[in-house]
Amino acid sequence: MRRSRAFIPTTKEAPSDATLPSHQFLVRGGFINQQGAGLYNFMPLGKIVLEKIRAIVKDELDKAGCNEVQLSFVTPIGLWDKSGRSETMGKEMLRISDRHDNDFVLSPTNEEAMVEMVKNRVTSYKDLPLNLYQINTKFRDEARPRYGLMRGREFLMKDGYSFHSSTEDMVREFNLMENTYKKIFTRLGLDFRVVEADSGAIGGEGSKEFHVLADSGEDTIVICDSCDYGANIEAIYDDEAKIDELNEKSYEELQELPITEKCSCGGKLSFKKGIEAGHIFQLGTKYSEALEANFNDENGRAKPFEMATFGIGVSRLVASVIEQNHDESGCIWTKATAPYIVNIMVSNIKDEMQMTLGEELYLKLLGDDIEVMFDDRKDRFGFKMKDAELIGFPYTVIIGKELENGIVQLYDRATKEKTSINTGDIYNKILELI
RNA sequence: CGGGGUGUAGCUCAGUAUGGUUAGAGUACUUGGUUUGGGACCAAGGGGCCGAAGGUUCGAGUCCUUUCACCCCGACCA
Repeated sequence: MRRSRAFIPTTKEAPSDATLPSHQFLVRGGFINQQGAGLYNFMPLGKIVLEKIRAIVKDELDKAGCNEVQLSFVTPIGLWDKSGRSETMGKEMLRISDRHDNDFVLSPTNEEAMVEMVKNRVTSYKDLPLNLYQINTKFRDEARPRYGLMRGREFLMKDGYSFHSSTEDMVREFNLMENTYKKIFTRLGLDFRVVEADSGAIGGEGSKEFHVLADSGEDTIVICDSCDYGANIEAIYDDEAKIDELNEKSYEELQELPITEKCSCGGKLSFKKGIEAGHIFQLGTKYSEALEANFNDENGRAKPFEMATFGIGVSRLVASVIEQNHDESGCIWTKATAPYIVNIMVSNIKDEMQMTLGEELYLKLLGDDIEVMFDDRKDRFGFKMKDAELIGFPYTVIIGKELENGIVQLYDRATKEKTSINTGDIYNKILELI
């Protein structure tokens, strides 16, 4: 993409109400803009990042044998009456009426709809197990949306549901999904922990959360420094007051707190802040029983499906990447999430030599299907560098005043280091890095 | 849902207490010129029914009423 043709409205100043780095930089970098309370538009850069994360989630799930579907976003209220959630979820469900005065709900989650889809279509134990998922818009009418993409009302979430003929098989799938989620978070380049969770309102027994470690995280977790044990404090302490007290502490304050207990492996435990970006639950038969969704077992007896449910906050992950990877200048995207992996910056577009090389390199990389941005704008060096740092391209090739000596520079966004490279070697160097 | 706050140029904000020329600044934008390695400089210019509706007044960004939106603290929340 030529920067001169791209719609990337960057700004010097952040919205006054943005407190989180991800919120500030995603708005300043022209990734998103606010439409209303908890509602965001994704502009071109934001859309690219969102789609990249979605693609990685889909790829790993498909490899693990999950089936992608798409459920209608607008759902009849009757669906929610059957499970009782039209009462229990209360005002979080946004209700609307059509021209016939029929009531509908904008889906906040989809246990009911997915069970209805499977019910009476899968009728034998021979057709189990089955894992269905979708990556689709959700709407939860939060009392107080905040923190940009981190806690919006409308958001993109992957929600998956599995169906089994036995608890053992459901637990097997639960473990498979835990490993699949680990692959996804690792591919995204995130530092994360799988922690034991409180099972909350959705119900069920086993429950694990995937936390992206970040100082600004809303959740407090305990992790071990020598094994991979981790737990949300909500799952450890029964005492509400204790949980509230810990949650109110900042990251720095938490680091000061000693934990006297040792991990069962003997390792040292400490408090961290995390962003909940994934959650997996063992549901059991809660929804299949409520909705009378049964299959026939080996003896021809009707039994409710054993179920598990799996969620990943895709749009929340966009913000999480930045919460974990940023500095005072802006975003630092990981290789897997960067909207463009390399940015070619011509320092002075009036210099013919510089433009010729820039153009040549740009077209060559484009021909190789490499995600490349070509900053061909008529702006000065400093302006374009600040812009590149704010957006957070992992690498920027600076074609500037050193060109007369046959040298260009490779700028690494994460380290902010510039390396001089002969013009003849830059192409191969880029291929090597990405 | 309880408490508090804010709506003025694309963006960040002054101005409102005490009503009174043509409503301001910075930034962004347009044009011309200079400049070209860290968000340049000079000059000229465009852009606002001051959130909306109603009211008081000779006169309202400013006062009154209603309403909408957004934000903050709390409660709630995969």
